[in-house]
Amino acid sequence: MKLTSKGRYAVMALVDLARFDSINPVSLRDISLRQGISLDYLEQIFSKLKKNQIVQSIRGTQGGYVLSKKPNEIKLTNIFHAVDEKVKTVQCKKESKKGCNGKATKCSTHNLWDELETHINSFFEKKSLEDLLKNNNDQRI
Amino acid sequence: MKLTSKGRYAVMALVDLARFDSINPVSLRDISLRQGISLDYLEQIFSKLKKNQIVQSIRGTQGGYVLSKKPNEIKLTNIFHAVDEKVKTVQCKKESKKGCNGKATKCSTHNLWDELETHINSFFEKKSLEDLLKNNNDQRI
DNA sequence: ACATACCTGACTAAAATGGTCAAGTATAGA
DNA sequence: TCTATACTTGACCATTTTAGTCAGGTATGT
Ligand code: FES
Ligand code: FES
Repeated sequence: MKLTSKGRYAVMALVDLARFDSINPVSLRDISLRQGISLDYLEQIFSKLKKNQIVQSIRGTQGGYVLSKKPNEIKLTNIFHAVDEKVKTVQCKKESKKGCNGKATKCSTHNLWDELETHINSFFEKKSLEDLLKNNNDQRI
Repeated sequence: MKLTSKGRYAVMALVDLARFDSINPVSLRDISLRQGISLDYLEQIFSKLKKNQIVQSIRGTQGGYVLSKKPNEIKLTNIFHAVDEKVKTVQCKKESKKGCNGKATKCSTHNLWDELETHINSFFEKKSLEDLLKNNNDQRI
């Protein structure tokens, strides 16, 4: 099980944004340089963040992005959902009655994976951007 | 983040094994049929489980595999470790002082992912094969 | 007008995944 | 002893996912 770069980058970029957007909108170019993330890739990510009302864009010179909400209102769940970084532990379709093997009942491990998914998601629901800012106050770049 | 089939299959197969091995060694062919997992793939998985002393093999006709330990002594951690289903959340090398971006310090999200990894692993350390058997006593196939 | 920076969609190299295939070896039972 | 069963090993491969790149746009402050 591993976390993909898309999810990691989204959070990294938003932490960066949260730290600097109180002064001016933050351009992706700046984030790209500070965080070492490809500019083109960031654009894809921010397009999704914008669609999900996590950031707002300001076009033109001196433009950039700003958070749409306060850092304590942005949970990791929201971010991950926005960029399609989903936690998937079961093989089967959850809604279906069928098991992952195509049989009529759920397999012997289905409940376990379902518990695991809940366990992981609870972590993402607890953590907000604000929590991350606290941890990094002293680590200004 | 998703769980791979290798990890899922390993657990499914071991639950099957735990349920039936008290009578006779269980052949991979049987597990393959009951669980709907490719026989060739199961062989790869069991080779690793054997190397890690989770199962024992008995060759020849009527042969098969048997658990090496009691179900309550086999944690998910052990199984996952055996088949290289590892939880990886950070991008960087943990031992290194360097960050994922190649910079001198760890990135602003490093601690978060590290916490997440601990959170997930704690789930695997808690759960044993025995826990799974309990849940499925009534679901004999 | 022009530089900046957002916006969009198509494309792609590389890695991981989830297997298959081939050729064995060991052993129980007829 | 022969043979069927079932473990053992290693190479190979198609597909999917990932992590981007590339090539064009469009909007706007100065
Ligand atoms: S994972 Fe849902 S039935 Fe197997
Ligand atoms: S994940 Fe470890 S430094 Fe970024």
